[in-house]
Amino acid sequence: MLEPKKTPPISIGDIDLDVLEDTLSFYIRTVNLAVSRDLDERLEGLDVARGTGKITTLLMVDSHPGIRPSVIAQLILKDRSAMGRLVDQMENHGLLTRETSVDDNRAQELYITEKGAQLAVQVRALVTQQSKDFFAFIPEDEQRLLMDILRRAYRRIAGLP
Amino acid sequence: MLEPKKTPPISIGDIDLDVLEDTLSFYIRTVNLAVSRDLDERLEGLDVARGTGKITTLLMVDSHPGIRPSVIAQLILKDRSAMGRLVDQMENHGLLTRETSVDDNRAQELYITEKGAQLAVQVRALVTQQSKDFFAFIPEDEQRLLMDILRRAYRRIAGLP
DNA sequence: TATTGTTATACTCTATAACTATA
DNA sequence: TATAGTTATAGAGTATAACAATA
Repeated sequence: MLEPKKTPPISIGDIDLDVLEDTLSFYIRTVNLAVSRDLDERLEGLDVARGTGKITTLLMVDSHPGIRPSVIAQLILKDRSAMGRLVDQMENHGLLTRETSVDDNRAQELYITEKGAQLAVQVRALVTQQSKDFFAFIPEDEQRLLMDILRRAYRRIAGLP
Repeated sequence: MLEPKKTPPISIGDIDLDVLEDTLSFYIRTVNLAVSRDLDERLEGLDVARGTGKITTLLMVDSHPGIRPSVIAQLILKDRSAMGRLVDQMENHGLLTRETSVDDNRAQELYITEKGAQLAVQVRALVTQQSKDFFAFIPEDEQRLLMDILRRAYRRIAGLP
């Protein structure tokens, strides 16, 4: 050693990500972490912050009156138990109401409240802007590409036509 | 109504995703949910299952002996507090050891154990295969495209050169 | 005064299984 | 017997703030 060590043994510039460098799921997971955090910041205080599914549930109930919990569950990739707790929570917050279906007494139909409808308007704008801002550093054409691929992936995973 | 209603008010085929249809962050978040769940299944029982950061920590400590917690924290987008608990956990599982740096007594250096090194070999193979399998339905050229874009996004978010 | 790491806490999500009611 | 939804619970991750030691 001719010189005293002044820097950490490994600095951030020297890092090689090992196999993760070429692992798509690694990038999906880390980018998700960052974009979800950013989204939560923007939604702070708004009843739909945190976790996945609240936003989708709100918008789906707003734009598809009478939609069933099990249908939303499929869209947000959750089971009925998780969906139930989500609906409880949103009902408690006065965002939606549930009614038993007259066609099938096992099933429920969800309807938006006035408060929920107002929040939906707000959330629609917020969510759109957040995604736009967060990914602004990616050129538009690449964003479109990314979205096209991920949309197909999502639809396949969720079992949509 | 000429016919009795036999189907739910809104069935999955009739769903329109509202603004989420064109929201990149929505797709990142949902695809993340699915890919993370699938990964957890494959890692079941393995000390690195659940949450983000364990896999990266294991591989980084294995391939960069003496790496510091704060450097890994930056890579996995966590704060020092979360990182500390991660290192505690992995130390308790006998996967790595920590030593105080001789250069800076505030800092630590992490080293892999034999058990950790063996797990790293296993995890490298598993993680690579999982990502490959999960995204197999996306054509290779699109996968490459996707990865190139997300890699740049990640490096920018993590502050890598 | 800034940095590295620790501790404590409160909150939330996650997964699972067992349950009721209806079809 | 299968389906829609409920309930209970154990385990884990997340975010925050306050803290000690060192540079």
